[in-house]
Amino acid sequence: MQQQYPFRDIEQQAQQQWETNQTFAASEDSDKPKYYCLSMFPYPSGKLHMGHVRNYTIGDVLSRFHRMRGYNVMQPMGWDAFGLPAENAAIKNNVAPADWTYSNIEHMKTQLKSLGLAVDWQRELATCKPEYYRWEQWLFTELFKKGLIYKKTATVNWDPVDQTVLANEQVIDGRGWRSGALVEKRDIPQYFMKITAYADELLQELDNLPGWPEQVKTMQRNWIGKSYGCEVEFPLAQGTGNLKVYTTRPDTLMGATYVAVAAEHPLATLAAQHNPALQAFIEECKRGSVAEADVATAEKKGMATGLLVTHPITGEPLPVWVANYVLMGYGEGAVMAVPAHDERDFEFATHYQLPIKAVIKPLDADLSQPMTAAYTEHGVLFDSGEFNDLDFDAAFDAIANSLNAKKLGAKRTQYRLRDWGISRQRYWGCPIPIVHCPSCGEVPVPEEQLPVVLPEHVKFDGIGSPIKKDPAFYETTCPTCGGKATRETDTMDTFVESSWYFARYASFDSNSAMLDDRANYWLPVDQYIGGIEHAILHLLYARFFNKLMRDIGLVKSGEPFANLLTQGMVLKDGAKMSKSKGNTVDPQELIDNYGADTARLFMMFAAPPEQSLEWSDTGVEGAHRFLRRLWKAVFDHVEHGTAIAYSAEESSAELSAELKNLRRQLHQTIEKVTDDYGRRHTFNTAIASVMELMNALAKTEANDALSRAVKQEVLESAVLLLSPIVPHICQALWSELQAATSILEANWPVTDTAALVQDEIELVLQVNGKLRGSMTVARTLEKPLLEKLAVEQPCVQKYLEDGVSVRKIIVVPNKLINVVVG
RNA sequence: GCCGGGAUGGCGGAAUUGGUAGACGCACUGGACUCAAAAUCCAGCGAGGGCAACUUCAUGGGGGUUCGAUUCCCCCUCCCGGCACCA
Repeated sequence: MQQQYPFRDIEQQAQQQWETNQTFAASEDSDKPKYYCLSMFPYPSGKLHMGHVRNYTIGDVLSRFHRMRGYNVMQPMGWDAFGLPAENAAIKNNVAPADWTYSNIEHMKTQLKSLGLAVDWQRELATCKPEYYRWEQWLFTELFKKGLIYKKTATVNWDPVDQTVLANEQVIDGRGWRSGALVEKRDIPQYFMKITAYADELLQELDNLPGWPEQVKTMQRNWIGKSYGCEVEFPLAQGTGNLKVYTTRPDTLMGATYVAVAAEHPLATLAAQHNPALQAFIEECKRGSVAEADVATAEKKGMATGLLVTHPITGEPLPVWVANYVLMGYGEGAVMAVPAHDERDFEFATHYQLPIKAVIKPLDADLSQPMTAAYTEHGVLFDSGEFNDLDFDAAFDAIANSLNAKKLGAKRTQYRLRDWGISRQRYWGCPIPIVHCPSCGEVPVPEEQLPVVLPEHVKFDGIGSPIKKDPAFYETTCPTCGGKATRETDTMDTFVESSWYFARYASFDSNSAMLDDRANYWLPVDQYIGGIEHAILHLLYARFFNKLMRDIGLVKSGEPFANLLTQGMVLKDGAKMSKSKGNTVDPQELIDNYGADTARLFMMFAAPPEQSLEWSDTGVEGAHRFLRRLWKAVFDHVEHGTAIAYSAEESSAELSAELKNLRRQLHQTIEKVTDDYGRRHTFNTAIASVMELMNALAKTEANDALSRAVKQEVLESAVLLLSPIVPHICQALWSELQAATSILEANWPVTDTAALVQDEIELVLQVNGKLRGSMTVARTLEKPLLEKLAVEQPCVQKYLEDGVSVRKIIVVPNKLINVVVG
């Protein structure tokens, strides 16, 4: 008899079997309903961390559960393989980014396999491989031709020492993170994707995603930031032309006392030409920190330009100021300032002694001057001429109409969302498939010349990108005219690769098209699982790409992910596990010492998936202990030979009360666990209820034939219920319980509803809402009898002495009786 | 500042639709087994009072609704996440 739990052997054996038999290979040829379960693919950083283990275990549990529930499941895996860390590692270790990446993939793949994931490894992809990114390049050229990708000059952070562009997070206190050099701003031409063309749809369709966490949808709504307002033009007093501003408060227009423009605004530049003091101020603003948190708290500063504009309705002259609180990147880079009704304008006007003119008042009060703070609520207009007494909505319309008539403004919807700049002046990324021809301009690389392959065997010294210095890469001929031309040497943002990989898994081996019909079979993803840190960018870009692919005719669905589960962080000592904090625990050690099943069980038991999970060494021990007990329970049972599991239909024997109770608990557990996996995703409570069942089983000592049949039923069910979480041990135990069959073919246990029925039930007794006792009664007892019986109980009678009488009796069926006395 | 989410024993957490607060696990304590230890098994385990039956208090703090509130409403404190001079 084997009483030890040999986790190493059984895990290796099971994994071997799954691999040999291609157990989890997904096929489109099935009459079962499909279930596409996807966990966010990893960046091949080197080795697995606990966050990966948690993420992929959740996905695996849901995949295996649905497989047993009769779904045709696909769970793929791949590698988000382009990106900056490969370049950093290349410099540090003197290896090519490609070699570093591929060896990391090899190692991490072994680690993932040792977790026992039910993954279809045939579909594995790595985004840095030409057979993947050629389709990204193809899509780029299609979108370029449609005008959904365009070129525009934009500012980047330039490290003059490393001769490289830095991402915002690589700029620390205005200096390059590695060189320490003062970072410069450089304006260079870059490619942008017109995500703003889809802003409205991306916003609207959030309402059709009931399977997404409200938090994520709110974050995306705020990010898109739709606002309703008006554009207003202020004619320049000198010369010709208008200064255009955007406002969400056109009702306050009559209270505008100046206009303010951003330091980068053309009007500021113009005014500074003959004004050295203003020029100096503008330079100061531009130098100021770009970190948004600093901007928000910075003191409001400004300087008059000396220019005047005229108010579009009153014709009054208003001064134009340059102000550091106006952002060039939002709206028009200019605002009409209404100090009386905007906090920022109020602060600014007070500081520079600009006039404050109130025009909005609360319905029931007047605003007394001088004001001590801006009144920013909606209200009724006064001192506004023809618009007096109008409320917000009426004034909005009336003023917009008035501006319209003068051709000096109109209603406009504004988004915070900006077009997505995808150019990266980096080496380890997907080359942008454009050829620059002196005579034909920007020419997209034709399909037959794709992919534009990124050279992998490069010397990488960290001073600029190797392909920018490699004539063999950038020297080419124009696809249109055949003349000498140069390739674009920028690569794409790595968010581009992760924006469509979910679709490619369906058509993983197609070399004639980006996607084929299989994508429409599998999409949308039924369950997507990943970290909350991707709530905005990745998930928004993926939704955007799905719509692009739909509009190009590649997919039919409008949204990529029907259901989204955002898993919490893995913490140790209350802080997120991270290398920088030095509080990481290596999953490999955990797997080596306790096995994958213990790792998976601990992860699923310690907290529900959306909450953060506190690491605990003793918790791991506890998980392992439970598996040993489970192992022993099965072997103790089969030691006396296996039994045929009890079946109510086939057995006519009358069960003892004890066995009836055990069976009732079993079938309650099946109900609960099924709901916990399928609807609630609370794997911790599912595990807890199976533990309770096992505790109850251990207390059942009888070992006659009938008892053994019921025990067999309990053990078989428990093994099935746990198998999505701890698949290896369950597979081994199943073959002990049923040598002739495989758990891989077994169906999910079915509740015997008859077993749930209780002849006698325990009712809780309360007096005035306080627990005073309980009584056991026949389930079928009528309410009047129940009430009578309840009042007769000694624990209730006790409170009826001294002339206290029953006022009311509340009966909650099958639960409790509350006797209200007084 | 604004928008979310949260606060339950020594710890992680449970209580799903307003109905027995603390399931399950960890830690701890006592016992059994052992020469001993580990492992395992059994028992106990929110706080106060009581020999006990039992009883009072208790889900961040204060109020409210209700026969009954961890759950709903109002106010406050603290923690976490996101956004943030967005006109």
